[in-house]
Amino acid sequence: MPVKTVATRNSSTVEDYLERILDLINTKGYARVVDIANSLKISQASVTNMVQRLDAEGLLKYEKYRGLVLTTTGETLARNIMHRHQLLTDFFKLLGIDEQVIYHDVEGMEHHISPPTLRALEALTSALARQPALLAKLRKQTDAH
Amino acid sequence: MPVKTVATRNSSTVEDYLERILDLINTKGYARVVDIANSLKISQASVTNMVQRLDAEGLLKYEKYRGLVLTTTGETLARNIMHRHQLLTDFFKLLGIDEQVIYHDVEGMEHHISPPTLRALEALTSALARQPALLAKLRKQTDAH
DNA sequence: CCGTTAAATTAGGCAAGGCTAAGTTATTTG
DNA sequence: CAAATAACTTAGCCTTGCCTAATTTAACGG
Repeated sequence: MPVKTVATRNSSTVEDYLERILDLINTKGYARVVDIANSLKISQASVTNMVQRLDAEGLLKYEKYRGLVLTTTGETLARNIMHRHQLLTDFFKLLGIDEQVIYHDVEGMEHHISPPTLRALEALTSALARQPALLAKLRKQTDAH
Repeated sequence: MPVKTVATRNSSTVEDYLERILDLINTKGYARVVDIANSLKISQASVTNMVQRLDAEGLLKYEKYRGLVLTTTGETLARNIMHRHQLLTDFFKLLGIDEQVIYHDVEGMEHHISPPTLRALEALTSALARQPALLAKLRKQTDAH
């Protein structure tokens, strides 16, 4: 069983790293320091630092100059944040918001949404998907400047 | 006309301060350093620092040991963030989410929602308010754990 | 009007997370 | 396989925003 070595604070920053790492792994099969850096648009040095910290916190296993793999704990957290991201994205897409705007807003909001709120939005999204007439009216209203 | 002296970055922190300051002014007629500190649950020293910075950025006028007033720019920003806060709160209330949870989530999310998204949620909120049957179904679904 | 207390400010420090520059390790390629 | 390049790490620094402790100013009660 995984042992919680360090008090994990789950900062937004940590969530961002985990999310990108899991996404890279899903997409290309691995996540190198340079990939993470490019993806987050920060320096490689910053990534090295954080990756070492995430290792110390037990969220991933890291071997210097070699590579990393997420631990069970880390992967669970990563999946969790990706799920929040996806759900918010789906919801806003339904409302007809521009993709760029969605990406920006979701990137900020995803760290601040708790499970009950997430569940409510989940239910709302699937209910709305069954109400095309209502959605059409909404979009017309919103698009008008 | 107001002159933008300093590149205003509008960090979440700045928005939090402005929001609380405007709320205090609306509620008790003024916002002292000690009030702001209590309201944000941070030290008076931190507030003094930030208030001096907000003065330098032209968001409020501050006289040492005396008091402060929001500038037009500052008040506009404050009203803007309060509006986002209120709108998100109304929306989540409609979904039947617990007040405590709403407060927590909104406090985090309000800094990351752009005007188009805000408008869409505004439209959705008022449309949903006209759909009590749909809302009832949603709440039932969400409350079931 | 003076002493006490409350409010505000200053000084100095700390943690998170970013950066650049310089050095080290891995990998690629002629 | 050796040199060049790419990837990575380390060291040292910066900014934001918070803190405590000490000091200064304002306000209030006798």
